[in-house]
Amino acid sequence: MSRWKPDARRRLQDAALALYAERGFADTTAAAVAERAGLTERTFFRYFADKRDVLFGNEDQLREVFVGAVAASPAALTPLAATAAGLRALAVELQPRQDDQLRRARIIAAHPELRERELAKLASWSSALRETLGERGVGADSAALAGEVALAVFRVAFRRWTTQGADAELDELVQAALDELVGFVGRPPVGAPVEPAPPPR
Amino acid sequence: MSRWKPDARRRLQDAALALYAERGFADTTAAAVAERAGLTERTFFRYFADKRDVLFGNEDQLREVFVGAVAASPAALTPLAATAAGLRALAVELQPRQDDQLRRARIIAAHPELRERELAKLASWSSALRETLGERGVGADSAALAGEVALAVFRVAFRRWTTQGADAELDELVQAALDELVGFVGRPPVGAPVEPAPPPR
DNA sequence: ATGCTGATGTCAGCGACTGTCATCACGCAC
DNA sequence: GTGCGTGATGACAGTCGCTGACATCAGCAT
Repeated sequence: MSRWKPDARRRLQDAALALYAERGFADTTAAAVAERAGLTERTFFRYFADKRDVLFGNEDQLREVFVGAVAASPAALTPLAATAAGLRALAVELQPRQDDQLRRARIIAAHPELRERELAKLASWSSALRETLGERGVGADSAALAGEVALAVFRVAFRRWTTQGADAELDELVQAALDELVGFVGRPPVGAPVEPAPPPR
Repeated sequence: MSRWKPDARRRLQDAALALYAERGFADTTAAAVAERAGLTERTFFRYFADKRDVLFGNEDQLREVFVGAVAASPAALTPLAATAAGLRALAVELQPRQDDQLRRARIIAAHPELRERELAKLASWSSALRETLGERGVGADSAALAGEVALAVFRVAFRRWTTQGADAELDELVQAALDELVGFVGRPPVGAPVEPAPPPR
């Protein structure tokens, strides 16, 4: 029998998820989370850099899934196609944990500080993609743009996934958003008005 | 002669910019900023919600420039073209203040907490664009995508503007990023490998 | 046994932020 | 001009996020 109960980190994450959902993020003290996990506040901050971080524990792992899939995709793919492969891998990884993701998403959506942190997470993925594409030989400019656009697409798909009551797979939503992007951007020269004015709506 | 020196808000912003640049953000206390501005810490927090906010004071004004230009653009424009018009308006607004923007950008880039706040600012612009496009009759899906993509483009252009020693106008950089986006996205069907494999690099 | 290690607890302290009340020049009413 | 509200500010106390320093102590290696 070991001296401490195992899984301290996990216990803290569970406690935080529960308490943030019950009382809200701002009304939950770090000490309260630690207490529910059977630990002290000091230990909470040994595992997580701040109160928000406890909801973003798997960030690094997911980033690796993402850039790993990009790096592993055939070299013949265009930057956009390689990026798409990465996003699909991410979607496949996330799909089985939809319930957890939904709970997290609800809490995050309800609290500006957490939304901010979520944006930071995505930005770090964007940077990682930029680097990975760079190593593939994609020019710096394209890589930077790809990084930003990829996450723009992912944000849209993820929001639909967690928002709609419906049951589409994240996978499909990512592909749909990518297709929309192509349709959205691909046609007329930017800045030029469109003659027949494709009817808005 | 009035009881207090005027422009308290501006004085706080100037003091913060100076101190954050001198000592770094984390090593500057709110009390120190207030003191340099000839005020107390309590007054600092009456003007700004938090320590970071003091660097983001004109956020709302710029958002209005952006969405205002989108709303005012000809109804015949595609969503992307209307968005581009908004971004160019933003660029024109920012161009004359390049020096200030550069100082701000340097400080923000050096501090993760501030970068996070910057992302939140851009996200709020993105939401505003989504709403504005919605009012123009653009479908919800396209509007959401446009919001994200627009800011992806802007981020890229803005980063180049504040990073490079060179002297391109933000205006032009925005247009260049938009053109790149079209080139980047516009060609082959997403997900399909490219046969002749356009040589990377 | 002895000593090291690593996860945890304890304690003290700083700084961000807030609620509350006091102050007091200014302008307006009369 | 006297009195009165008003609004920007100061003063003060308190909570909470977060950190550094040191103590504790089961288990493991030697």
